[in-house]
Amino acid sequence: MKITYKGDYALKALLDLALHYEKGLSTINDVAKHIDAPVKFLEQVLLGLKKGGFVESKRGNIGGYQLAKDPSEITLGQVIRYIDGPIEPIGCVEKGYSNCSDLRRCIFKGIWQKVAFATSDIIDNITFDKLRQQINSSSKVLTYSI
Amino acid sequence: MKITYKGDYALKALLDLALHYEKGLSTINDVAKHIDAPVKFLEQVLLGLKKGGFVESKRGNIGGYQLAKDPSEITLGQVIRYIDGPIEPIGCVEKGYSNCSDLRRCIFKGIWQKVAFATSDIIDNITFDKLRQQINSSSKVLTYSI
DNA sequence: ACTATGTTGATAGAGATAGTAGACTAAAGG
DNA sequence: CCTTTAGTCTACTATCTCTATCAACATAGT
Repeated sequence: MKITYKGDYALKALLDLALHYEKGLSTINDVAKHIDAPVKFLEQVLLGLKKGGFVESKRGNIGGYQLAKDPSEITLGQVIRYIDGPIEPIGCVEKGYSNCSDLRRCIFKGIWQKVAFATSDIIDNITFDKLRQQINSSSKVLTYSI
Repeated sequence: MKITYKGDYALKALLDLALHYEKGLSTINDVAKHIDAPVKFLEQVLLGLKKGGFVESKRGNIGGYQLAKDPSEITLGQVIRYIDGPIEPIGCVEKGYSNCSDLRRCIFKGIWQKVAFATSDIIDNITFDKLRQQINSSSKVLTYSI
């Protein structure tokens, strides 16, 4: 798994929207400020997240973005896989990889699957609601940043 | 963590050398055949592995490569980190990453560290000797391929 | 010398990454 | 209507990484 800036921004943008979930729409500009991302780049990211069903938008004046589902229904794994692709460390675990002489017998394959499984076990069990709770329950002195 | 072809070839080449550990030197051409890698590319890979202290070489006629240490002393983690870099899924876990507004407080950092730790736990505990044993102890019908 | 082999440096094409730019569309308010 | 605000869409561009490939050279054995 490799998380790109795009994926990084996507996660941070979603967390920002999750923190404002009850307040309704947020503009790209506001999100960009909060997470310190280039506005025009974030546009594309949010467009992608919309296409993936993670957020919904409203155009025009008083427009903006908001989560399309409850924060408890979105996991990190879903987002990462959608934005940055499969979490496997190497393509041979999936289909269509031609570098293995024999996929069924490659001794490394099982190891990469194990790594992928361990990673999934972490990121598929963290929702944006959990992250929000973690932030809200932290002390006022040591606040979390996105 | 992302494993490139270079890393993939490196691991397979080392396993091939581990399987021939007692027999001494193997030529690049032989290794390339065994693991189905482009010879000229494998050259660079083996050169890198030599620089990293994983293999040693002998030039000239009857030359070749062999492991520089016992297979039990080389882990997958060592090789992957050396060839393909840090196993963290994103740079922010390491130093010098400037995308976080505040590294100490970023809520995602701990998650990536957890992923990195889980991955390390797997690849740092697999030596090439273990892989060799696994291959040798497998049945003749279902042999492993590199 | 000849041959087989490792060493080194350069180069190049393909693709991904991280943006940037500009024109367009939609909604709200006056 | 008209203006303002804000999302949508398409294209473009630099930079980097990956995956090789090539040529020239160095070394060791016969």
